[in-house]
Amino acid sequence: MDPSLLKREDRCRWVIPPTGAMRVRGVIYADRDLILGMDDKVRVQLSNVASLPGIVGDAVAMPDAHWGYGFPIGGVAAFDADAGGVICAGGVGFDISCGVRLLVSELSAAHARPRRGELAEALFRGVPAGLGSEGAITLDDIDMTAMLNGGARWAVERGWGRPEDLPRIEEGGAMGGAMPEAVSEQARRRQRREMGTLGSGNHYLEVQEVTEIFDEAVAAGYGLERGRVVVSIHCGSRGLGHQIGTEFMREMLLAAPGFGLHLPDRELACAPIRSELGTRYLGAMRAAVNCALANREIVAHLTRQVFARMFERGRLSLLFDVSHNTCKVESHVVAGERRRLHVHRKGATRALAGGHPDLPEDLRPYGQPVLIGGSMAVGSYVLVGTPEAERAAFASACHGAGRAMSRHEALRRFGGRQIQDHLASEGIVVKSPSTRGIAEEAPDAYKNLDAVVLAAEMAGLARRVARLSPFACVKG
DNA sequence: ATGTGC
Repeated sequence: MDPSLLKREDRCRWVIPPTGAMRVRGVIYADRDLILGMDDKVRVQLSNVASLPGIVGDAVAMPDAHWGYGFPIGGVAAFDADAGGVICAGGVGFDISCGVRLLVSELSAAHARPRRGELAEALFRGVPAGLGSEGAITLDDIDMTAMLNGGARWAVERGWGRPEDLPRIEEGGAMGGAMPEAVSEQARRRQRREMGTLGSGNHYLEVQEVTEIFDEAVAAGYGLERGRVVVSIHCGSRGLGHQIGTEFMREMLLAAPGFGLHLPDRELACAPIRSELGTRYLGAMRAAVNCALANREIVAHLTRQVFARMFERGRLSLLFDVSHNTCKVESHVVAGERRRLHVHRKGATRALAGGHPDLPEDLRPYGQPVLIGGSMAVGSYVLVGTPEAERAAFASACHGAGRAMSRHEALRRFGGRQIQDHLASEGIVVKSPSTRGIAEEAPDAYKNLDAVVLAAEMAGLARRVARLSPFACVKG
């Protein structure tokens, strides 16, 4: 992206002033190098988002932003239903409530790392991964509906999780307002055998070591210390979320003329929040959120079974579970006025500051853990939300490294086997059903995670707490 | 992301 097309307001704040149909500003949080490496489509897509009806505040892009379906991935936009605001299926994305959870063990990496081959093998056998993978659970219609309403709570009730996990999950494990009746037969059918599966693409399960601490007090509050083994799980709502996204994007596109909506891009198909279609999408989307929350709870359960078998002190406690693709009704102050807004986060993480009433009591003094996934070579970060993030981005931060090149380009440039061998020589065992998938997810196909996280910190969106380095990875 | 593809 050409920085001269933007107005630089601060070291990490670049503004697209409103022109043409734009109702609000676009703001990109990034340093100069990230702007230079960012696709110009992010600027165009953010301007399009800024022209949607009822948008409030700024249309925001995160330092890891790249172009996506309609909305940029790494985009945040808030809409006021009372001001004609819309809900946009492309603003949530296909993988509804894709997200990350972090489990903390009592093990030292010195103890577990030498067994990484065995560990990766056991996790690969224990957690189904890959395109079309199926789990051991089959849901009938009644159980499907209970899952779509109950999310991780349902999984816990069925014995595939722990009650103490629930407060550590956004929404307490289950998002209210789900409408299972708004989920099509087709979406249900696709999900019947997919609970407790990782999926493919950038989804993964990683065993990592806490290698760096940036904030001792917050890290201690989170139970993170150097040398400790942790597990990151990144997955979403599988076939069900994808099917819902596909169906509603089409329906919203067909319905747009009837709503009098002039779409800047057909991929931004949307519906007024206060319409039958908008209500139905939100209900189906919330059901898909619950599907993702249940899925991550079950994948964690399968992971716990492996750890319990392999280690005497294999207990895993949930630090937090965040969603990266969602739309939630939240209360935010805009221009001095508190308003209830529908906040779209697509490839972005909620990042609440310390003291926020929505945080569980034991995390409230510190702030929300913001879980940032990277590539299979560099691992992840744990950040904490800040008060500035509320003012800058509706309490949001970045979600990962962000792709630097397309999957197609990555396939052309890298070989999955070579990447696996190289990582093995660096002490990272990667298991995957798809060698091609490993090539598509090549570490060099991603932006520099350190640079992205540093830019987020400089922009005031979140503060670094700890860095996590992988040694065993199951890749979808 | 996805029973990769209307």
